[in-house]
Amino acid sequence: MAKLDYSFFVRHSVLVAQELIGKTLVFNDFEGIITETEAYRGLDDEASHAHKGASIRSKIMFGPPGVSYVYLIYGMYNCFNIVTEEDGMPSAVLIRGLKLANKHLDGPGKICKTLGINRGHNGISLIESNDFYVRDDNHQLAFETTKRIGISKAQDKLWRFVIKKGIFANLQ
DNA sequence: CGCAAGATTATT
DNA sequence: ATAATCTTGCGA
Repeated sequence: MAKLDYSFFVRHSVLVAQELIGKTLVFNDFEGIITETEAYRGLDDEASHAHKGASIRSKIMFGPPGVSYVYLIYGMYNCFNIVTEEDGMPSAVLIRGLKLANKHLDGPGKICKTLGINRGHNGISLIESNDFYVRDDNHQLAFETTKRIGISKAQDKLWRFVIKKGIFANLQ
């Protein structure tokens, strides 16, 4: 099936976040359907790591789209994002939910822990890689729109997208 | 250089 | 509700 390329990730971060719902994430031997995402965008998004400008950690968000952004949060969990939009526009989509064949991973830390994604996987181009990428299997999944989780700022932005309950009811 | 807060999670 | 745990960014 179609592997997502530059033209997919270069678009508006919120649109990419919405369209990633139902796509298939491939990481080495793991494969799962993305069930939850959050968009982070621009210098004026107070909840984004890029809000205070480029830093050692956030500079990856300022780079070209389709690249992985992995960081450590709360000293013990990794979060996996995919950079979006043109080179120079700080933006990314956080992958928060993944449906594997046997279980549903709900939460960014759980995904990284289960798949084995860590900061060593920061800066990899999912467009170039053959064992770390996103594929379109033509799944159309209905999703809901909500506030982003775990942040205190920019509560007005409804940039979290989750599949509607019941779609994977047999496993939830 | 010290310190508080953070895109979380498992446990009480 | 709260502890676990460490990197980051801010103020002194």
